[in-house]
Amino acid sequence: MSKQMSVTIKDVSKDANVSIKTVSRVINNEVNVSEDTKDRVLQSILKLGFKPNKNAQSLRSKRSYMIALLYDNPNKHYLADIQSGILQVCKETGYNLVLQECNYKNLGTEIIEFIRDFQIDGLIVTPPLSDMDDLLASLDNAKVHYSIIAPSDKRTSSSYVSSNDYDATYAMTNEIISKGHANIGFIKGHHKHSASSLRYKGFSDAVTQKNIPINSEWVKEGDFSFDSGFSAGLEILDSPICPSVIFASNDYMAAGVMKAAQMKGIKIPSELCIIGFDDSPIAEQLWPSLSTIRQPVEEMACHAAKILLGTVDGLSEKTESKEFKSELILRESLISLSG
Amino acid sequence: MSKQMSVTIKDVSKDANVSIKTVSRVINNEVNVSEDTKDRVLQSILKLGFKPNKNAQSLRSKRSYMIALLYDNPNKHYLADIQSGILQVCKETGYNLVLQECNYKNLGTEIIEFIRDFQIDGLIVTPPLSDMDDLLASLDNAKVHYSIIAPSDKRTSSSYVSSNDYDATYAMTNEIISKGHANIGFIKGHHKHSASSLRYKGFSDAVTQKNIPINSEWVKEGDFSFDSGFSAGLEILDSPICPSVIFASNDYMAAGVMKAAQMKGIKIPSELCIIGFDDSPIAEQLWPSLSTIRQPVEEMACHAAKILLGTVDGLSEKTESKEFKSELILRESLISLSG
DNA sequence: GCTATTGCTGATATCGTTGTCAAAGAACAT
DNA sequence: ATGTTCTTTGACAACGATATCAGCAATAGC
Repeated sequence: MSKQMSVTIKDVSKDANVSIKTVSRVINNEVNVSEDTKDRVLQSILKLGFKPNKNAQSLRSKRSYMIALLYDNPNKHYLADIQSGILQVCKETGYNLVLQECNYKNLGTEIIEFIRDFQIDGLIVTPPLSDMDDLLASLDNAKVHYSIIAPSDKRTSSSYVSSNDYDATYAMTNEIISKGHANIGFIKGHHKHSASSLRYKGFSDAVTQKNIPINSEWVKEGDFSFDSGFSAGLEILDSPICPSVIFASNDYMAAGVMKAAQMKGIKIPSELCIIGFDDSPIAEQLWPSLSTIRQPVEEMACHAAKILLGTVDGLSEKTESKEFKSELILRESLISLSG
Repeated sequence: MSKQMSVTIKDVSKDANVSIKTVSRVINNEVNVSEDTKDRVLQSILKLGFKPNKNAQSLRSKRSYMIALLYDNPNKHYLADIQSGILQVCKETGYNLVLQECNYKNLGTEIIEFIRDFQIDGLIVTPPLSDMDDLLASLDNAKVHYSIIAPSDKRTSSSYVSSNDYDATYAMTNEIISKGHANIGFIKGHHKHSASSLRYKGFSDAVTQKNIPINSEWVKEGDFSFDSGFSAGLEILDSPICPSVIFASNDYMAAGVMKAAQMKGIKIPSELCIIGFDDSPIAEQLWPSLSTIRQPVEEMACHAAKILLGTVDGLSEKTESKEFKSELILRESLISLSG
């Protein structure tokens, strides 16, 4: 109440009877400070409630203590999970998260400019940007720190977190087959997402290995949106022979298929089983509820943030790239083929 | 390529042959700069591609050029819309958005600390935080700038944006009645959201004015979640007599009701009509699709950001508090009562 | 004609940190 | 005893902007 001014490094230095530089050393955990003085300084810091001024630190040290999230993804649940994962780490480490939405226009130089203007310490790149090689190249070129979520090829240059999309669709496909289904449709995701091809490959490898032919009329490409799933679903269900299962590359498209089927009076799951991917909230909210695959998105984002801060801030311990495992979620929309 | 160093105010002052203070005056649009010198400085700024260093500005001027979004709302679509609305304004004005998730723990002093630590210039407060009087009081007390989205009472102290929840439910209820329905159930939202009581009041006033009695067995309280809608739906549909319409206070709860009905084999909309609120993506994705009410959330957030920046940054023109109008969206889930 | 007022400009201090460099003392080798 | 290295410390400049205040014309007031 009395003093509105915040306490500065100078106040601490007076209280602890050392120079401001020594206080700075303690704050930054530098070596070559004797235990004795260090304790004294820490006590003064605690006593006075000192907190370093971020702006002064940034100005002098050229670090902003801010990282940015780069995204271009219409899936809001996915983004929200990513955000909360990163925010957890930020909270622990005193960093701040800034949002940066991308579109086809501001991909190259604008991002670099943004980073320079705000002296952003690092980036977390999310799909589908994680696969844009020219973007990553220009980031490398500008020596920007970044970590990637779910890149297609696990590049050695920068760190990443990924999930086992291939294994997951492979396993789910086997699950479908084990329930007696042999007529299986598949809706791919947008080709600019590397996940799309991985997921399709998991599916196609699984059926091929069981000698189940792929009917090309039952394979469509969507763009991960509900609408694209809906139209793909209509097309497939217009085929002379319908599959008994449609496996969509995400839950929104699966929901689209479900709506298409329901509009045509096709009963789910008795006449058509539907599988999704992502375990979005909608998967549980539909009736019948969707069988799907859950990725630990929040955890992945958390890990990506740790990786990034490990490289940005030389002090924190380095965190390694990692592949996360997905989990099959079996719900009402998949049943054994009767008869 | 050659010079990695960024251009500073000093470089500009040399180029324009004026003092650094004059450059600063031009940057900050201060008065008492002759048109002549102003032009010269602006030209140099353009020519050199000068951009003020945010950290230096912040350090000296005690402003961070960052605003924070305060939220505690599980509805991710809502949040995402809010975010993109704010981000639009931020992009134009050079501000940055920082996320701050709240929970019951960090409501009081922690927020104030956060603002002080990072010298956040202002806050945008979203529901249900917008109705926590003690939070707002402590913000006032700490003289923090903020603008509120959808507060219950349109307080004069700080600026706000709101929507006409009451009018919207009132209008929708009349729409329902005009279709011949007289047995109408209602699912309220969480009581800590002021929108809940407004929406219920719009409904109850409308039916009362048409002399339609409210059956208390058909009125339940949920918490805006799918699950709460689902259980409320089950309860209502277990009544000896079922209503012909259930009006839920948001789309997630409406989706819950729909699932409950479908599980009981009740046909929608022929046996039961369902109405939601918010026009979430799910409203269109369900089958049958939900009749609902659309608020211009993104626009509202945009406006809230403008209000905030108008007060934070004395320069921008002041933007006034505003009430936004909602729109009825009529889809498959509401039909005229047959017979 | 002389003083006040106003408009425009610049020199320099300042914000709160970190970086540079040198100095003082301890430890060790010769 | 002397030189060399290593540890610990502090004085002071620097980061890149804004704030203060003073100076100098030009205009206004008497």
